[in-house]
Formats: sequence, C-alpha cells, structure tokens
Amino acid sequence: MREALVAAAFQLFLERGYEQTTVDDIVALAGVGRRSFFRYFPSKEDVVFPDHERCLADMTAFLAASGEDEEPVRRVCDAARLVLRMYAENPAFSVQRYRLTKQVPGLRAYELSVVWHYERALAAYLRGCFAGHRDGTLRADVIAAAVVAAHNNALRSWLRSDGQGDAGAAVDHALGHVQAAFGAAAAPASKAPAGEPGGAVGSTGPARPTGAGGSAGARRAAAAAEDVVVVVARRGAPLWRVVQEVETAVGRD
Amino acid sequence: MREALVAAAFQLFLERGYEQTTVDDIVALAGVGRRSFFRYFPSKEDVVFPDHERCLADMTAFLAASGEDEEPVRRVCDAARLVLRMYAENPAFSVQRYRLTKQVPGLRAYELSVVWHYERALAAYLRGCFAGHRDGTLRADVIAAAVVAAHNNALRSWLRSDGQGDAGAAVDHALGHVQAAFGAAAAPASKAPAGEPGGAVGSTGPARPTGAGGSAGARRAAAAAEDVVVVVARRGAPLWRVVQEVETAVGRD
DNA sequence: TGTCGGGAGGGTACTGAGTACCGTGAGGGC
DNA sequence: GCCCTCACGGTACTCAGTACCCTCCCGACA
Repeated sequence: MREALVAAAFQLFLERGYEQTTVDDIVALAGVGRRSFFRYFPSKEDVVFPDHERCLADMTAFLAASGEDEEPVRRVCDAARLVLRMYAENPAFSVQRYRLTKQVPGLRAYELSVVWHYERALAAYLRGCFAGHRDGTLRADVIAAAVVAAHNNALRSWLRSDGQGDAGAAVDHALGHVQAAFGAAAAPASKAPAGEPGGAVGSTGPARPTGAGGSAGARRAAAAAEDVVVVVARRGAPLWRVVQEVETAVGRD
Repeated sequence: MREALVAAAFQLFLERGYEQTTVDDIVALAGVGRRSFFRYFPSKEDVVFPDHERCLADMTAFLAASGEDEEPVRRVCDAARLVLRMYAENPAFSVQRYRLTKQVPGLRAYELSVVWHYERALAAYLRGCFAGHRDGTLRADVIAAAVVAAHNNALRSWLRSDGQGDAGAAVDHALGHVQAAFGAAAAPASKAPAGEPGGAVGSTGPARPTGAGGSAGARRAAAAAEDVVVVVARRGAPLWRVVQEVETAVGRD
C-alpha cells in the first residue's frame, strides 16, 4: 500500500510536476481512497521521503548503541554514513527525488526539516559526550552542523552526477575534512586514504619556513623525535595559523 | 500597513496561539482586507519574520562589498553578527518570536528555510573565496554551516534567557571557536575578549598536565620563552586534542 | 454457527491557506 | 475634464489536511 502510493506519486510527479499533482490524482492512480493516503503519509511532502523515519530511527539507535570509549566525532561521521547508505541503496530513486526537491521550493523546505532532524540527533549524541566540558553544547552543535554539511556536499555532488562514481568514497573524503578539523583520526591505516585529511598526527623533517605567513604568521620550528611533533609559534600569531602549522608539520597538505 | 499587520498578528498569536489564529482574524483586527495581507506577506509564516528579507539583503551586500584581502572566515563571522544585531535591536520581539517558533512545528520548519538562506549566502561568498582551491566548495559549505551553528547556539541561549546578558559577547565567543578551528583571528586587540578563543596566541607558565586527556591524548609539554609557545604532541594523537592543548597552553580555559 | 469486537479502508463534509480575477477609488500628469 | 496607475478590497475557487462516521473483513468466542 505504501509502495503503491509512492510509486503512483512519483510517476505523476515526474509526468506533470509536484505542484500540478493533487493528492486526489495520486489516490486515483493507486486505486485507493483519499483518506488512506493520509493514513500512511501525514502530508503530501512525506510521500517524497518515505524512508526518512526509518533511517532516522536507525541513526538514533546506532548512536545510542555507542560505547563509552568511542571517539565521538568519528562516531557521528559513521552515523552520517548510514544516511548515505540509504541514498545509495536506490540511486535512481534518489536522483529523481533530488531533481524534484531542487526545483520545488516546498519540497526543499521539507528536506531542510528532514536534515534538521538528523543534525539534532547527531548534536544530541555529541552533547552527551561533551557534557560537563566547557562549551560542550557549542562544540556539539558546531560539529554536528559541519558533519551534516560535509555529508550533504558530497551526497549532492554525487546526485548531480546522476549517481555515477563512488558516493561512499566522496563522503569519506568530505568527512575526513571534518575529522581533521574537529575530531580524532583513529584507526589511521584502515580509513584515511593516503594524502587525505583525517590521517594520524605524525612528524616531518626539520623546520622549513612557511613563507606565506610573513612576519605576522606563526612559524613551525621543528618536528624532531619520532613520536612527537614540536610546534613553536610566535606569541601574537593568530591561532588558525598555529593550527595550520600543526597540520603542515604533520604532512596534511 | 506592514507594521499594523505584524502587530495585530503577534497580539493574536500570543493571545490564542499561532495555529488558532486565522489570517481572517488578523486582517479583521488590523482593519484591512484579507487580500492586502497576502500582498505584504506571501504566507502566514512570513508575518513572523518580517525583517528577514531586509537582513538577508544586508548580509548579501555586506559580503559583496568585501575586499580582496579580507580574511574570508573572519568576514563571514562578521556577516553573521549582522543577523545577531537584527535580533538584538528588538529583544522583546525576538524573545516572543523564539517562544512561538519553538512550539509551533510549522514555524520551526519555516525558520529552517530562513536560516538556510543565510547559510547559502555565506557559503556562496566562501565558495568564491576558495574558488580554484582543492575542495573549495566543501570547505566553504562546512565553514558556513559551522558559523551558522555557532551563531545560533549563542543566539538561542540568549533568547532562552529572555534577552538578558550580552548577546554580542556570547556570539563573539561562539564564533571564536569556529575561527579557531577554521580561520583567522585577525586584529587580536580589537575584537577578542580576554580569555576567549579567537584571541592572540600567548604563552603561559610551565607545563601542567591536563589529566582529562589520559594516556591517549596529546600532551602539552612546555610554554617557555616569552614570545613563543611550544606544544609537544604525541604522534598518533587526534588533531583536535592537539588543538585543545594549544588552546589550553595559551590560557584559554 | 451465529455474534461480537476491532482494525483497516473508504466516503462526506468541513476548515483554512493561498490564488485568480475583477471592481473601486484616490492621486497625478496632460 | 480625462486618462492612467496603483493600492486596496471583495468574491469565488483550488486544494491540503482534519473530523466524523460508515463498511467490510477477520479472528475470537459462546
């Protein structure tokens, strides 16, 4: 019944457009009563995202099943990959839906609320992880937003290419950036591709001046022993340059 | 006319709730025709965010007026502060609206699309700045999302406190985290409050172990001479812990 | 076997947002 | 005085979503 309604709805949406299709049209094609449509889908928009509820539940369960010693940022990145998997399970459907939501403002707005629920689930988990920490909720909200943005960036680029290419690799790459900026790069051998962000902290050769910073920038001085990286920064240097130097020192660029 | 409609609408929304108020009720109280309501507000939701269009235009203009040598992340943070200023101009109204949007799902969804427009404006600017860079659009999208999330975190906390306290300082603090993670903290003297992230890098006394990190974390070893800070991190430590250590070393906690 | 109860599906009528179309009246230039 | 424009108002319509009630099927049970 759900499937019949979804199939009928998408057929008509593609034929004549979302707004030009009424609920009566859908139920007429599916051969069911109008009342039944709203039994299965609380609104006309919901029929476009039939698997969202289940996926959100899966994500919530996944996060709830996290162990105490999980690395939080890594965990939410893995949770985001669950969403990608749902999209990748049915590329043709996902691409059709993408085109639809791109050009119908009402659906775009609805999709925002869908994404918002995912983001809040991630943020709630992170808030729990960071409870008691200074600025824990701030950090949780920012990381959740960054993870969602990175995921969506890769996902949409994959959808724009009609589902060609490796969506999983693209999302891994995008999430790697977030992990590099905010989180741990645990299990370096198994996950991070060579030369990608998200790798482990390591040491490089002796100091080479960065040039770009000029007189105001931070200056990486040395990366000496085999298991440590030493960064010497000038007092007064912007913090982001220090971070940039750390990244440079460990070979991220 | 706009003002009359907004005033009438909010009076009724507060008296009997948003969904219990029809557009006919609003126009009857305002003493105008129903048709005029939709002339000024394309939908019932729009009357709740009467200044959003102007603010979005202001932000777009602000970003378009950026110079070539602006630091992009700093610039989008300043753009976000424009939004805060709009909220802070009328605290009572903003708090009322916050309570309304918090409890009416339809308004919450609408607010998401409002926020989304701001985020896309920021992202578009950053995409321009990062054009040609590797993963430029990804970086732009993630930073825009992080800026919006930080801004909203501080804004909502201020709204929850009924507009008490210094909203500007809270947002500066939140945006400081984003700048620390992604961008520059230029002009250290003029902007960053003492003890907040986003300020200049400074030195502290000798090493004091952080405890929280445990065996897996990075370890700040020394902050020695008067104009440098030396951070020693264990190879394999998560980068975000290193950054946390840098922040700790320069006296941010 | 007859009957009862409950749940899935369906039909009807209503509310309310948003739109199309047209009427009207007040200013403003020629 | 005439015409043009435009803000405002009124009427009627479409359609999403809801409330209420009906029917039919199916298993339980006397």
